Amino acid sequence: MPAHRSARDRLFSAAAELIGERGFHGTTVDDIVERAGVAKGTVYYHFKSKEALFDALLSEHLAHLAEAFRAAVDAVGSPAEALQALIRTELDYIQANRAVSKLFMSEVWRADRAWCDTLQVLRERYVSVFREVLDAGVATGAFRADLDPALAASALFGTVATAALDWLVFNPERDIEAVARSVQSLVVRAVSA
Amino acid sequence: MPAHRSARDRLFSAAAELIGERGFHGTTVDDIVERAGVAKGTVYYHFKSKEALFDALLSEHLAHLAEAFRAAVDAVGSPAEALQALIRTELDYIQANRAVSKLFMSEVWRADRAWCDTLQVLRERYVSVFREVLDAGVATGAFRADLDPALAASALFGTVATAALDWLVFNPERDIEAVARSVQSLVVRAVSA
Amino acid sequence: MPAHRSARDRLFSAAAELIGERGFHGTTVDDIVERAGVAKGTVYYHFKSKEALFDALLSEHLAHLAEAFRAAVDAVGSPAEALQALIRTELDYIQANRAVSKLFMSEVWRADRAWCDTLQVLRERYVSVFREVLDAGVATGAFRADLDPALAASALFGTVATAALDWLVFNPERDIEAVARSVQSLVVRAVSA
Amino acid sequence: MPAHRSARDRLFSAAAELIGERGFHGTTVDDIVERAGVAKGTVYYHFKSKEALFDALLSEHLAHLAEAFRAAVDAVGSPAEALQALIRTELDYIQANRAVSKLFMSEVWRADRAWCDTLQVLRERYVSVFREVLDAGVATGAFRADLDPALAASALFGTVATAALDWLVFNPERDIEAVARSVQSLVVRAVSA
DNA sequence: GATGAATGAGTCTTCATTCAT
DNA sequence: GATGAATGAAGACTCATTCAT
Repeated sequence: MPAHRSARDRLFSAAAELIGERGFHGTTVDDIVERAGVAKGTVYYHFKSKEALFDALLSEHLAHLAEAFRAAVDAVGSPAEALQALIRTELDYIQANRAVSKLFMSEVWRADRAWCDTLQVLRERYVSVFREVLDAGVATGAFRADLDPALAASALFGTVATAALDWLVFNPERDIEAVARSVQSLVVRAVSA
Repeated sequence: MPAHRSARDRLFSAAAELIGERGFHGTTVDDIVERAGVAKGTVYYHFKSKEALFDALLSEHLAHLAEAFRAAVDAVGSPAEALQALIRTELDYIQANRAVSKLFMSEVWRADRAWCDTLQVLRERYVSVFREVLDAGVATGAFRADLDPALAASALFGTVATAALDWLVFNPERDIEAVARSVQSLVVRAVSA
Repeated sequence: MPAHRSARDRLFSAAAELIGERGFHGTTVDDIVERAGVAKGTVYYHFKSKEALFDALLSEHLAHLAEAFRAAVDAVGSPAEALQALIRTELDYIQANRAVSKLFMSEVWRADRAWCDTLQVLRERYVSVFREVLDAGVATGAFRADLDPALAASALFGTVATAALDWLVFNPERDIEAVARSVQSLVVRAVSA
Repeated sequence: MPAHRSARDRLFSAAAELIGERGFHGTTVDDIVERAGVAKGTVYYHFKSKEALFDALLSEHLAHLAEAFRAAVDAVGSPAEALQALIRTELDYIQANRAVSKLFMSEVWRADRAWCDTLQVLRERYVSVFREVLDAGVATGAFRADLDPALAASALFGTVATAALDWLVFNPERDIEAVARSVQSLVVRAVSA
């Protein structure tokens, strides 16, 4: 972590690293400032609280995924291709940001956190990208007419996330290409007409 | 909670309720003993630590799911039917035990917990039931030959869990039958030849 | 402070001593537990917060003064004698509890404290004893008819408190008898017919 | 607060307002600079410390009262008239500056503050004006010979201050004329021959 | 079997102060 | 004259755990 970056950025990076390693409660403000190489008060100069720091972290990081999703979908033609691109994007993102991804999966079902709203907004955004692709596929006849797009969108998001985390935690030696192919074939078949 | 139940049982129930509402760190020993109506020392008379209590809770609860899975698979004939029975069983279980289920999903990717091993054993057990069914289906030709059974087993476990939690947290009014049908059609198609 | 007294009592005494020496903000929880010879957590076992401890202290201590006032007034005959007894009681009390008395005078005009209500109830109780005596004296003709009893009650309470604190802080060598006589002659003349 | 006033003046006013509302410890440097509309460092450009700012505030404000007292006493003839003028002056001052007045009453008995000396000098100055008037009255025979002027001076200062604060905090709707008359009649009778 | 008062290490948070610009 | 990002010592409070009864 280059010393010339602003204290706020250093705090952000340090928190992002630690959060995935140890979770929210397992990460102390002391841990964060030590890794960031700043003083403790600096956290509270830039953020209202430890929770606000994690909230900001979540917002920023996950906004990237939403953008990446959008870009992946917009770049391709057919619904099936869009779905495959979405899966590949999700895998790439989770591989590159496994810490935040684990955090996301750990927290998304909880209703008692300060960042609850941030999380739900984000979740909604991802799932709705899946949803759009599924709706489009149903409309063109590429996907089956009796599909339940709302349920399928969230279920398939879960399919990809679970496969990705499983891969990274238990079989990190596997090639991303192979994983992507397997997941794509599962998901595309699940929805195809 | 009848007062005549043993202190140990009352503690167990109280912990099970609270854990889903607030998570492990969000639940204090004081919370548990208050809801259980016993004194604080009693926790340490029956369990080595707060973590040991949660570990015992997890083991006990999730052992039920493993049994139910086994029973569901053994009761039916074809692989496709076995897969559908498995999904229905998972949905039933999560509906009946959403607190522990949320906990499971929140903790399963973490490597820093005391109950890490308990959790991995459990996860392994579920996924391997899925895996057996998939292997059997591939052997009989019911499922496609190019299936990646290890990855598919965990991915599809995730599909079901995600759909279930999503349903219970965001659309609790939906009928379990409808949810089951949607999930089953997704999963069965994903693997069928 | 005998070691055999309960932790709660020891905390009470220690807080009472320190509060007068250093005030609320000047007294830390560490100071209190050190003087009481108990562990830090013990404060929070017995009291909800540092403020709650001070609040309890104030209530208890000052309830004594109210009782003493009542007793002094009930014991004597004429309004003038009752007034003199009241003054003597107040002086005795302030001499014996100068710490809490200073605290009372420092806090009574503030509206932003947790114990605000406790304080106002107490203040009301003292002043009303003065008020009763004044009303009685006006009724018997011992005190002048154009007296403004509400204002006089609080003003004269202030007269006594100021004289007492001044005595204890700046002229502690003076004899209480002499101080009492001077204050009594001032107050009795102020109200007499 | 006009924006064109110097930063130092704006700081002074802001501190004066806040001090009465929240007390010394309850007022943070951040509060002050926010209300004053200046940057945090500016406080330390103009004052050595937060305490020095409050000390300066106290000195300046209370110097006004001393002057006003002096003027009131010098303007009139008889000791009784001087005493009445003094009381009226004190009431006027407290009404116009209740924040600083509360602060004064809250802090005057404390021995642990940085501005302790400032405060004692000020207190001494007020009380000595009262004292001079009382001494003069005794000398002319207007006030009783057995008066204890030192004690009476401080006690009666307290009488007026208590009555004033009581009025402003609990009965602000009362007319200053009526309050002044009541207090004056109390004090003058207390000392008259 | 069960209790609950007491513990103390560990955490988050506040805030007066500094200093390079 | 004035700024504001950064500091770090100090403080209140939490909570899993212990132990004498």
